[in-house]
Amino acid sequence: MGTLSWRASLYKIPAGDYTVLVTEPLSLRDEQVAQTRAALVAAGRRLFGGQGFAKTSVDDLAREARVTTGALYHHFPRKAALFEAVFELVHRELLMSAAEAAAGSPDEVEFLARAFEAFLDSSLEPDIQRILIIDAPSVLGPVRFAELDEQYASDMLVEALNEAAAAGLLHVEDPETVARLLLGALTRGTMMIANAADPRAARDAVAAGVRTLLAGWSK
Amino acid sequence: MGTLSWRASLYKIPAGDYTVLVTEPLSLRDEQVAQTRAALVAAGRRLFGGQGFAKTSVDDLAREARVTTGALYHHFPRKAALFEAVFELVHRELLMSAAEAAAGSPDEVEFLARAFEAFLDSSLEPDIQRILIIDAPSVLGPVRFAELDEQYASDMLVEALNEAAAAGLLHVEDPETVARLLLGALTRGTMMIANAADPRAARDAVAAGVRTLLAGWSK
DNA sequence: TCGGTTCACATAGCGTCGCTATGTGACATG
DNA sequence: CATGTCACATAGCGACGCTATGTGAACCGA
Repeated sequence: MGTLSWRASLYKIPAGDYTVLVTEPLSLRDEQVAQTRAALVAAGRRLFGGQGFAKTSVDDLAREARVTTGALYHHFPRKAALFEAVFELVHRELLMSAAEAAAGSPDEVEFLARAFEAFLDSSLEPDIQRILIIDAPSVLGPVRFAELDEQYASDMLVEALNEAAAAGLLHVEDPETVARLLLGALTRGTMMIANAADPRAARDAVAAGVRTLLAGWSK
Repeated sequence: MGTLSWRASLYKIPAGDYTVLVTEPLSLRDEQVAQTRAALVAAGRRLFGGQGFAKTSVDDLAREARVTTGALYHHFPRKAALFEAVFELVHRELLMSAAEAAAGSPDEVEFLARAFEAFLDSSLEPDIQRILIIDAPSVLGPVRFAELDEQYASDMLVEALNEAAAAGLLHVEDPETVARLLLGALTRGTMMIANAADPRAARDAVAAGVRTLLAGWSK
Protein backbone atom coordinates (compact mmCIF):
# COMPACT_ATOMS: atom_id res chain seq x y z
CA MET A 1 0.00 0.00 0.00
CA GLY A 2 2.85 2.33 0.69
CA THR A 3 3.54 3.15 -2.92
CA LEU A 4 -0.10 3.61 -3.79
CA SER A 5 -0.29 6.96 -5.51
CA TRP A 6 -3.38 9.09 -6.02
CA ARG A 7 -3.29 8.01 -9.62
CA ALA A 8 -3.82 4.36 -8.77
CA SER A 9 -7.32 3.04 -9.05
CA LEU A 10 -8.10 1.36 -5.81
CA TYR A 11 -11.68 1.82 -4.80
CA LYS A 12 -15.09 0.29 -4.88
CA ILE A 13 -18.11 1.86 -6.43
CA PRO A 14 -21.62 0.59 -7.10
CA ALA A 15 -20.84 0.10 -10.78
CA GLY A 16 -18.09 -2.42 -10.11
CA ASP A 17 -14.90 -3.23 -8.30
CA TYR A 18 -11.45 -2.35 -9.49
CA THR A 19 -8.37 -3.39 -7.60
CA VAL A 20 -5.10 -2.42 -9.12
CA LEU A 21 -1.52 -2.62 -7.90
CA VAL A 22 -2.60 -4.46 -4.76
CA THR A 23 -3.15 -8.19 -4.56
CA GLU A 24 -2.83 -8.94 -0.84
CA PRO A 25 -5.94 -8.57 1.33
CA LEU A 26 -6.57 -5.14 2.76
CA SER A 27 -6.68 -4.29 6.44
CA LEU A 28 -9.83 -2.76 7.89
CA ARG A 29 -8.22 0.64 7.85
CA ASP A 30 -7.14 0.36 4.24
CA GLU A 31 -10.65 -0.61 3.31
CA GLN A 32 -11.98 2.51 4.98
CA VAL A 33 -9.40 4.55 3.11
CA ALA A 34 -10.57 3.01 -0.14
CA GLN A 35 -14.14 3.78 0.84
CA THR A 36 -13.35 7.43 1.43
CA ARG A 37 -11.59 7.65 -1.89
CA ALA A 38 -14.47 5.92 -3.61
CA ALA A 39 -16.94 8.33 -2.04
CA LEU A 40 -14.90 11.27 -3.35
CA VAL A 41 -14.70 9.86 -6.86
CA ALA A 42 -18.40 9.05 -6.83
CA ALA A 43 -19.20 12.57 -5.66
CA GLY A 44 -16.98 13.94 -8.40
CA ARG A 45 -18.77 11.86 -10.96
CA ARG A 46 -22.17 13.13 -9.87
CA LEU A 47 -21.26 16.80 -9.49
CA PHE A 48 -18.80 17.16 -12.37
CA GLY A 49 -21.25 15.30 -14.57
CA GLY A 50 -24.20 17.33 -13.41
CA GLN A 51 -22.99 20.91 -13.30
CA GLY A 52 -19.53 20.75 -14.84
CA PHE A 53 -16.08 21.26 -13.35
CA ALA A 54 -16.11 25.02 -12.96
CA LYS A 55 -19.42 25.26 -11.13
CA THR A 56 -18.52 22.48 -8.71
CA SER A 57 -16.63 23.75 -5.68
CA VAL A 58 -14.30 21.71 -3.52
CA ASP A 59 -16.69 22.26 -0.64
CA ASP A 60 -19.54 20.85 -2.73
CA LEU A 61 -17.48 17.76 -3.46
CA ALA A 62 -16.51 17.21 0.15
CA ARG A 63 -20.10 17.68 1.34
CA GLU A 64 -21.43 15.29 -1.29
CA ALA A 65 -18.85 12.70 -0.23
CA ARG A 66 -19.62 13.42 3.46
CA VAL A 67 -16.03 14.27 4.29
CA THR A 68 -14.15 17.54 4.75
CA THR A 69 -12.02 19.36 2.22
CA GLY A 70 -8.99 18.23 4.19
CA ALA A 71 -9.81 14.62 3.32
CA LEU A 72 -10.17 15.54 -0.32
CA TYR A 73 -6.79 17.21 -0.38
CA HIS A 74 -5.27 14.27 1.43
CA HIS A 75 -6.29 11.99 -1.44
CA PHE A 76 -5.90 14.39 -4.36
CA PRO A 77 -3.31 17.17 -4.58
CA ARG A 78 -5.54 19.35 -6.71
CA LYS A 79 -9.19 19.61 -7.68
CA ALA A 80 -8.17 18.68 -11.21
CA ALA A 81 -6.58 15.47 -9.90
CA LEU A 82 -9.93 14.29 -8.60
CA PHE A 83 -11.39 15.13 -11.96
CA GLU A 84 -8.73 13.02 -13.62
CA ALA A 85 -9.67 10.04 -11.43
CA VAL A 86 -13.31 10.51 -12.43
CA PHE A 87 -12.30 10.80 -16.07
CA GLU A 88 -10.43 7.50 -15.92
CA LEU A 89 -13.31 5.75 -14.19
CA VAL A 90 -15.92 6.90 -16.67
CA HIS A 91 -13.69 6.17 -19.61
CA ARG A 92 -13.03 2.65 -18.38
CA GLU A 93 -16.74 1.99 -17.89
CA LEU A 94 -17.45 3.29 -21.35
CA LEU A 95 -14.82 1.04 -22.94
CA MET A 96 -16.06 -2.02 -21.11
CA SER A 97 -19.70 -1.50 -22.02
CA ALA A 98 -18.78 -0.81 -25.64
CA ALA A 99 -16.69 -3.98 -25.87
CA GLU A 100 -19.47 -5.93 -24.21
CA ALA A 101 -22.08 -4.61 -26.62
CA ALA A 102 -19.93 -5.47 -29.61
CA ALA A 103 -18.97 -8.95 -28.41
CA GLY A 104 -20.17 -11.74 -30.64
CA SER A 105 -20.08 -9.72 -33.83
CA PRO A 106 -19.81 -11.83 -37.00
CA ASP A 107 -16.76 -9.97 -38.29
CA GLU A 108 -14.30 -7.26 -37.32
CA VAL A 109 -15.97 -4.45 -39.20
CA GLU A 110 -19.29 -5.20 -37.58
CA PHE A 111 -17.48 -5.24 -34.23
CA LEU A 112 -16.27 -1.72 -34.88
CA ALA A 113 -19.68 -0.49 -35.97
CA ARG A 114 -21.42 -1.97 -32.93
CA ALA A 115 -18.79 -0.63 -30.54
CA PHE A 116 -19.22 2.81 -32.07
CA GLU A 117 -22.96 2.68 -31.63
CA ALA A 118 -22.56 1.64 -28.02
CA PHE A 119 -20.28 4.63 -27.59
CA LEU A 120 -22.96 6.85 -29.07
CA ASP A 121 -25.61 5.39 -26.78
CA SER A 122 -23.51 6.17 -23.74
CA SER A 123 -23.29 9.77 -24.78
CA LEU A 124 -27.04 10.04 -24.63
CA GLU A 125 -26.31 10.46 -20.92
CA PRO A 126 -25.30 14.12 -20.62
CA ASP A 127 -23.07 13.60 -17.59
CA ILE A 128 -20.72 11.34 -19.51
CA GLN A 129 -20.55 13.85 -22.33
CA ARG A 130 -19.92 16.69 -19.90
CA ILE A 131 -16.98 14.88 -18.29
CA LEU A 132 -15.31 13.14 -21.21
CA ILE A 133 -15.86 15.63 -24.00
CA ILE A 134 -16.73 19.07 -22.73
CA ASP A 135 -14.59 19.57 -19.64
CA ALA A 136 -11.75 17.08 -19.96
CA PRO A 137 -9.63 18.91 -22.55
CA SER A 138 -9.57 22.20 -20.67
CA VAL A 139 -9.31 20.74 -17.16
CA LEU A 140 -6.59 18.21 -17.92
CA GLY A 141 -4.86 20.36 -20.50
CA PRO A 142 -4.25 19.30 -24.08
CA VAL A 143 -1.13 17.27 -23.36
CA ARG A 144 -2.49 15.17 -20.51
CA PHE A 145 -5.83 14.77 -22.29
CA ALA A 146 -4.08 13.44 -25.38
CA GLU A 147 -2.09 10.97 -23.25
CA LEU A 148 -5.13 9.62 -21.45
CA ASP A 149 -7.29 9.54 -24.52
CA GLU A 150 -4.64 7.58 -26.34
CA GLN A 151 -4.37 5.17 -23.47
CA TYR A 152 -8.08 4.58 -23.06
CA ALA A 153 -9.56 4.95 -26.50
CA SER A 154 -7.14 5.31 -29.37
CA ASP A 155 -5.05 2.26 -28.56
CA MET A 156 -8.08 0.02 -28.50
CA LEU A 157 -9.36 1.49 -31.75
CA VAL A 158 -6.00 1.05 -33.46
CA GLU A 159 -5.99 -2.58 -32.41
CA ALA A 160 -9.51 -3.13 -33.76
CA LEU A 161 -8.59 -1.45 -37.04
CA ASN A 162 -5.50 -3.58 -37.39
CA GLU A 163 -7.48 -6.75 -36.78
CA ALA A 164 -10.02 -5.76 -39.38
CA ALA A 165 -7.21 -5.01 -41.80
CA ALA A 166 -5.51 -8.33 -41.03
CA ALA A 167 -8.78 -10.10 -41.72
CA GLY A 168 -8.75 -8.45 -45.12
CA LEU A 169 -11.98 -6.59 -44.50
CA LEU A 170 -10.67 -3.05 -44.34
CA HIS A 171 -8.06 -1.17 -46.29
CA VAL A 172 -6.35 1.21 -43.88
CA GLU A 173 -2.93 2.65 -44.61
CA ASP A 174 -2.31 4.58 -41.42
CA PRO A 175 -4.33 3.10 -38.55
CA GLU A 176 -2.87 5.44 -35.94
CA THR A 177 -4.12 8.52 -37.72
CA VAL A 178 -7.36 7.03 -38.94
CA ALA A 179 -8.21 5.96 -35.40
CA ARG A 180 -7.87 9.53 -34.10
CA LEU A 181 -9.95 10.90 -36.95
CA LEU A 182 -12.66 8.33 -36.39
CA LEU A 183 -12.61 9.09 -32.69
CA GLY A 184 -12.96 12.77 -33.43
CA ALA A 185 -15.91 12.15 -35.71
CA LEU A 186 -17.53 10.03 -33.03
CA THR A 187 -16.91 12.66 -30.39
CA ARG A 188 -18.56 15.35 -32.44
CA GLY A 189 -21.34 12.92 -33.15
CA THR A 190 -21.99 12.62 -29.42
CA MET A 191 -22.19 16.40 -29.08
CA MET A 192 -24.71 16.50 -31.90
CA ILE A 193 -26.81 13.87 -30.22
CA ALA A 194 -26.70 15.38 -26.77
CA ASN A 195 -27.82 18.78 -28.04
CA ALA A 196 -30.29 17.60 -30.65
CA ALA A 197 -33.99 18.31 -30.39
CA ASP A 198 -34.60 14.63 -31.12
CA PRO A 199 -31.64 12.72 -29.66
CA ARG A 200 -32.88 9.33 -30.84
CA ALA A 201 -33.14 10.44 -34.45
CA ALA A 202 -29.79 12.17 -34.24
CA ARG A 203 -28.23 9.03 -32.83
CA ASP A 204 -29.44 6.97 -35.77
CA ALA A 205 -28.25 9.60 -38.23
CA VAL A 206 -24.78 9.63 -36.69
CA ALA A 207 -24.64 5.86 -36.57
CA ALA A 208 -25.51 5.71 -40.27
CA GLY A 209 -22.86 8.31 -41.04
CA VAL A 210 -20.19 6.36 -39.18
CA ARG A 211 -21.13 3.15 -40.95
CA THR A 212 -20.78 5.03 -44.22
CA LEU A 213 -17.29 6.07 -43.17
CA LEU A 214 -16.39 2.46 -42.45
CA ALA A 215 -17.94 1.37 -45.74
CA GLY A 216 -15.63 3.80 -47.49
CA TRP A 217 -12.66 1.73 -46.35
CA SER A 218 -14.16 -1.62 -47.18
CA LYS A 219 -12.47 -3.68 -49.81
CA MET B 1 -24.86 53.14 -31.64
CA GLY B 2 -27.53 52.94 -29.03
CA THR B 3 -28.58 49.41 -29.82
CA LEU B 4 -25.05 48.11 -30.16
CA SER B 5 -24.86 45.08 -27.90
CA TRP B 6 -21.74 43.50 -26.47
CA ARG B 7 -22.23 40.72 -28.96
CA ALA B 8 -21.79 42.99 -31.94
CA SER B 9 -18.43 43.02 -33.61
CA LEU B 10 -17.42 46.63 -33.88
CA TYR B 11 -13.69 47.02 -33.51
CA LYS B 12 -10.46 47.29 -35.37
CA ILE B 13 -7.60 44.90 -35.00
CA PRO B 14 -4.33 44.50 -36.90
CA ALA B 15 -5.68 41.51 -38.80
CA GLY B 16 -8.50 43.47 -40.40
CA ASP B 17 -11.48 45.71 -39.91
CA TYR B 18 -14.95 44.54 -39.13
CA THR B 19 -17.82 46.94 -38.88
CA VAL B 20 -21.18 45.44 -38.20
CA LEU B 21 -24.57 46.95 -37.49
CA VAL B 22 -23.22 50.46 -37.99
CA THR B 23 -22.96 52.14 -41.35
CA GLU B 24 -22.94 55.86 -40.55
CA PRO B 25 -19.59 57.45 -39.69
CA LEU B 26 -18.58 57.22 -36.06
CA SER B 27 -18.05 60.16 -33.77
CA LEU B 28 -14.71 60.61 -32.09
CA ARG B 29 -16.11 59.22 -28.91
CA ASP B 30 -17.56 56.16 -30.57
CA GLU B 31 -14.24 55.49 -32.19
CA GLN B 32 -12.55 55.57 -28.82
CA VAL B 33 -15.15 53.20 -27.49
CA ALA B 34 -14.47 50.84 -30.36
CA GLN B 35 -10.77 51.15 -29.66
CA THR B 36 -11.23 50.18 -26.03
CA ARG B 37 -13.32 47.22 -27.02
CA ALA B 38 -10.78 46.20 -29.61
CA ALA B 39 -7.99 46.41 -27.05
CA LEU B 40 -9.94 44.14 -24.71
CA VAL B 41 -10.63 41.57 -27.42
CA ALA B 42 -7.01 41.69 -28.57
CA ALA B 43 -5.83 41.21 -24.98
CA GLY B 44 -8.23 38.30 -24.64
CA ARG B 45 -6.89 36.74 -27.77
CA ARG B 46 -3.31 36.96 -26.56
CA LEU B 47 -3.90 35.81 -22.98
CA PHE B 48 -6.63 33.23 -23.57
CA GLY B 49 -4.57 31.84 -26.43
CA GLY B 50 -1.37 31.85 -24.44
CA GLN B 51 -2.31 30.53 -21.02
CA GLY B 52 -5.91 29.44 -21.44
CA PHE B 53 -9.14 30.81 -19.99
CA ALA B 54 -8.80 29.56 -16.42
CA LYS B 55 -5.29 30.91 -15.83
CA THR B 56 -6.14 34.33 -17.23
CA SER B 57 -7.60 36.65 -14.62
CA VAL B 58 -9.82 39.62 -15.30
CA ASP B 59 -7.09 41.84 -13.88
CA ASP B 60 -4.61 40.35 -16.33
CA LEU B 61 -6.95 41.13 -19.20
CA ALA B 62 -7.55 44.69 -18.08
CA ARG B 63 -3.83 45.32 -17.55
CA GLU B 64 -2.97 43.87 -20.96
CA ALA B 65 -5.59 46.10 -22.57
CA ARG B 66 -4.38 49.07 -20.46
CA VAL B 67 -7.79 49.72 -18.97
CA THR B 68 -9.39 48.87 -15.63
CA THR B 69 -11.63 45.96 -14.79
CA GLY B 70 -14.51 48.41 -14.67
CA ALA B 71 -14.04 49.12 -18.37
CA LEU B 72 -14.01 45.42 -19.10
CA TYR B 73 -17.26 44.86 -17.25
CA HIS B 74 -18.76 47.86 -18.97
CA HIS B 75 -18.24 46.16 -22.33
CA PHE B 76 -18.77 42.55 -21.33
CA PRO B 77 -21.16 41.34 -18.63
CA ARG B 78 -19.01 38.33 -17.78
CA LYS B 79 -15.48 37.10 -18.35
CA ALA B 80 -16.94 34.36 -20.55
CA ALA B 81 -18.61 37.02 -22.73
CA LEU B 82 -15.22 38.46 -23.62
CA PHE B 83 -14.08 34.95 -24.42
CA GLU B 84 -17.04 34.55 -26.71
CA ALA B 85 -16.10 37.70 -28.60
CA VAL B 86 -12.57 36.35 -28.99
CA PHE B 87 -13.95 33.01 -30.12
CA GLU B 88 -16.02 34.65 -32.83
CA LEU B 89 -13.10 36.76 -34.03
CA VAL B 90 -10.70 33.84 -34.30
CA HIS B 91 -13.29 31.63 -35.92
CA ARG B 92 -14.06 34.26 -38.54
CA GLU B 93 -10.39 34.73 -39.34
CA LEU B 94 -9.98 30.99 -39.68
CA LEU B 95 -12.91 30.66 -42.05
CA MET B 96 -11.72 33.52 -44.22
CA SER B 97 -8.18 32.22 -44.53
CA ALA B 98 -9.43 28.71 -45.29
CA ALA B 99 -11.75 29.97 -48.02
CA GLU B 100 -8.96 32.08 -49.42
CA ALA B 101 -6.55 29.16 -49.50
CA ALA B 102 -9.07 26.96 -51.27
CA ALA B 103 -10.13 29.55 -53.83
CA GLY B 104 -9.38 28.58 -57.40
CA SER B 105 -9.68 24.86 -56.86
CA PRO B 106 -10.45 22.85 -60.01
CA ASP B 107 -13.48 21.13 -58.50
CA GLU B 108 -15.64 21.08 -55.40
CA VAL B 109 -13.98 18.09 -53.77
CA GLU B 110 -10.57 19.63 -54.17
CA PHE B 111 -11.98 22.84 -52.67
CA LEU B 112 -13.01 20.89 -49.60
CA ALA B 113 -9.67 19.14 -49.30
CA ARG B 114 -7.71 22.39 -49.60
CA ALA B 115 -9.95 24.20 -47.14
CA PHE B 116 -9.44 21.36 -44.68
CA GLU B 117 -5.69 21.53 -45.04
CA ALA B 118 -5.76 25.28 -44.47
CA PHE B 119 -7.75 24.59 -41.32
CA LEU B 120 -5.10 22.11 -40.22
CA ASP B 121 -2.32 24.60 -40.89
CA SER B 122 -4.01 27.19 -38.71
CA SER B 123 -4.09 24.75 -35.86
CA LEU B 124 -0.33 24.52 -35.98
CA GLU B 125 -0.61 27.74 -34.00
CA PRO B 126 -1.31 26.58 -30.45
CA ASP B 127 -3.23 29.70 -29.42
CA ILE B 128 -5.93 29.07 -32.01
CA GLN B 129 -6.23 25.47 -30.88
CA ARG B 130 -6.38 26.53 -27.25
CA ILE B 131 -9.25 28.94 -27.89
CA LEU B 132 -11.35 27.15 -30.48
CA ILE B 133 -10.92 23.54 -29.44
CA ILE B 134 -9.67 23.18 -25.89
CA ASP B 135 -11.41 25.93 -23.94
CA ALA B 136 -14.44 26.87 -26.01
CA PRO B 137 -16.70 23.90 -25.18
CA SER B 138 -16.30 24.22 -21.43
CA VAL B 139 -16.29 28.03 -21.26
CA LEU B 140 -19.26 28.59 -23.57
CA GLY B 141 -21.08 25.46 -22.48
CA PRO B 142 -22.18 22.71 -24.84
CA VAL B 143 -25.34 24.45 -26.02
CA ARG B 144 -23.83 27.82 -26.91
CA PHE B 145 -20.75 26.14 -28.37
CA ALA B 146 -22.93 24.03 -30.64
CA GLU B 147 -24.83 27.12 -31.78
CA LEU B 148 -21.72 29.10 -32.60
CA ASP B 149 -19.92 26.21 -34.17
CA GLU B 150 -22.91 25.58 -36.40
CA GLN B 151 -23.03 29.21 -37.38
CA TYR B 152 -19.35 29.56 -38.17
CA ALA B 153 -18.25 26.17 -39.41
CA SER B 154 -20.96 23.60 -39.98
CA ASP B 155 -23.14 25.77 -42.17
CA MET B 156 -20.29 26.55 -44.53
CA LEU B 157 -19.31 22.90 -44.66
CA VAL B 158 -22.85 21.77 -45.38
CA GLU B 159 -22.98 24.22 -48.25
CA ALA B 160 -19.71 22.96 -49.68
CA LEU B 161 -20.86 19.38 -49.39
CA ASN B 162 -24.12 20.17 -51.12
CA GLU B 163 -22.29 21.87 -53.97
CA ALA B 164 -20.01 18.89 -54.38
CA ALA B 165 -23.01 16.59 -54.35
CA ALA B 166 -24.82 18.79 -56.90
CA ALA B 167 -21.78 18.60 -59.15
CA GLY B 168 -22.09 14.85 -58.96
CA LEU B 169 -18.69 14.41 -57.37
CA LEU B 170 -19.76 13.19 -53.97
CA HIS B 171 -22.45 10.86 -52.80
CA VAL B 172 -23.74 12.24 -49.51
CA GLU B 173 -27.11 11.25 -48.13
CA ASP B 174 -27.19 13.38 -45.00
CA PRO B 175 -24.97 16.46 -45.42
CA GLU B 176 -25.91 17.92 -42.05
CA THR B 177 -24.62 14.91 -40.17
CA VAL B 178 -21.66 14.22 -42.41
CA ALA B 179 -20.51 17.81 -41.98
CA ARG B 180 -20.43 17.46 -38.18
CA LEU B 181 -18.59 14.18 -38.38
CA LEU B 182 -16.02 15.61 -40.77
CA LEU B 183 -15.62 18.62 -38.54
CA GLY B 184 -15.08 16.36 -35.56
CA ALA B 185 -12.45 14.37 -37.39
CA LEU B 186 -10.71 17.60 -38.36
CA THR B 187 -10.84 18.90 -34.82
CA ARG B 188 -9.24 15.79 -33.45
CA GLY B 189 -6.72 16.00 -36.23
CA THR B 190 -5.70 19.44 -35.04
CA MET B 191 -5.19 18.14 -31.51
CA MET B 192 -2.99 15.37 -32.88
CA ILE B 193 -0.92 17.85 -34.79
CA ALA B 194 -0.53 20.34 -31.99
CA ASN B 195 0.71 17.68 -29.56
CA ALA B 196 2.78 15.65 -31.99
CA ALA B 197 6.53 15.35 -31.65
CA ASP B 198 6.80 16.17 -35.35
CA PRO B 199 3.88 18.51 -36.14
CA ARG B 200 4.74 18.77 -39.85
CA ALA B 201 4.68 15.03 -40.35
CA ALA B 202 1.51 14.73 -38.30
CA ARG B 203 -0.10 17.43 -40.40
CA ASP B 204 0.61 15.52 -43.61
CA ALA B 205 -0.64 12.28 -42.09
CA VAL B 206 -3.90 13.92 -41.01
CA ALA B 207 -4.31 15.61 -44.38
CA ALA B 208 -3.91 12.27 -46.10
CA GLY B 209 -6.40 10.69 -43.72
CA VAL B 210 -8.98 13.37 -44.39
CA ARG B 211 -8.54 12.99 -48.14
CA THR B 212 -9.14 9.28 -47.63
CA LEU B 213 -12.34 10.10 -45.78
CA LEU B 214 -13.50 12.25 -48.68
CA ALA B 215 -12.51 9.53 -51.12
CA GLY B 216 -14.85 7.20 -49.27
CA TRP B 217 -17.76 9.32 -50.42
CA SER B 218 -16.57 9.77 -53.98
CA LYS B 219 -18.66 8.29 -56.71
C1' DT C 1 -22.68 79.33 -25.05
C1' DC C 2 -24.55 77.16 -21.37
C1' DG C 3 -27.01 73.79 -18.49
C1' DG C 4 -28.25 69.34 -17.93
C1' DT C 5 -27.94 64.66 -19.21
C1' DT C 6 -25.63 60.71 -20.64
C1' DC C 7 -22.27 57.36 -20.49
C1' DA C 8 -17.67 55.38 -20.74
C1' DC C 9 -14.76 54.21 -17.56
C1' DA C 10 -12.35 54.23 -12.61
C1' DT C 11 -12.33 52.79 -7.68
C1' DA C 12 -13.36 50.11 -3.72
C1' DG C 13 -14.96 46.26 -1.77
C1' DC C 14 -17.75 41.89 -1.06
C1' DG C 15 -18.42 36.94 -1.21
C1' DT C 16 -16.43 32.81 -2.78
C1' DC C 17 -13.05 29.95 -4.31
C1' DG C 18 -8.83 26.77 -4.41
C1' DC C 19 -5.45 25.58 -1.57
C1' DT C 20 -2.29 25.24 2.69
C1' DA C 21 -0.62 25.06 7.38
C1' DT C 22 -1.49 22.96 11.34
C1' DG C 23 -3.88 20.13 14.74
C1' DT C 24 -5.68 15.58 16.43
C1' DG C 25 -7.08 11.15 17.40
C1' DA C 26 -7.30 6.38 16.03
C1' DC C 27 -4.69 2.62 14.62
C1' DA C 28 -0.58 -0.06 13.54
C1' DT C 29 3.94 -1.53 15.25
C1' DG C 30 7.69 -3.19 18.13
C1' DC D 1 2.17 -0.31 26.56
C1' DA D 2 4.82 3.29 24.50
C1' DT D 3 5.73 5.39 20.16
C1' DG D 4 5.16 6.59 15.56
C1' DT D 5 2.32 7.00 11.59
C1' DC D 6 -1.25 8.58 8.95
C1' DA D 7 -5.97 9.58 7.62
C1' DC D 8 -8.49 12.91 8.24
C1' DA D 9 -10.53 17.73 10.49
C1' DT D 10 -10.12 22.82 11.24
C1' DA D 11 -8.87 27.49 10.35
C1' DG D 12 -7.40 30.79 7.50
C1' DC D 13 -4.87 33.10 3.58
C1' DG D 14 -4.54 35.11 -0.90
C1' DA D 15 -6.62 35.50 -5.27
C1' DC D 16 -10.45 35.64 -8.01
C1' DG D 17 -14.99 37.05 -10.43
C1' DC D 18 -18.12 40.33 -10.02
C1' DT D 19 -20.82 44.57 -8.26
C1' DA D 20 -22.01 49.00 -6.30
C1' DT D 21 -20.86 53.41 -6.63
C1' DG D 22 -18.27 57.54 -8.00
C1' DT D 23 -16.55 60.87 -11.65
C1' DG D 24 -15.42 63.55 -15.39
C1' DA D 25 -15.65 64.33 -20.15
C1' DA D 26 -18.46 64.42 -24.26
C1' DC D 27 -22.87 65.33 -26.26
C1' DC D 28 -27.26 68.04 -26.99
C1' DG D 29 -31.15 71.15 -27.01
C1' DA D 30 -32.18 76.04 -26.00
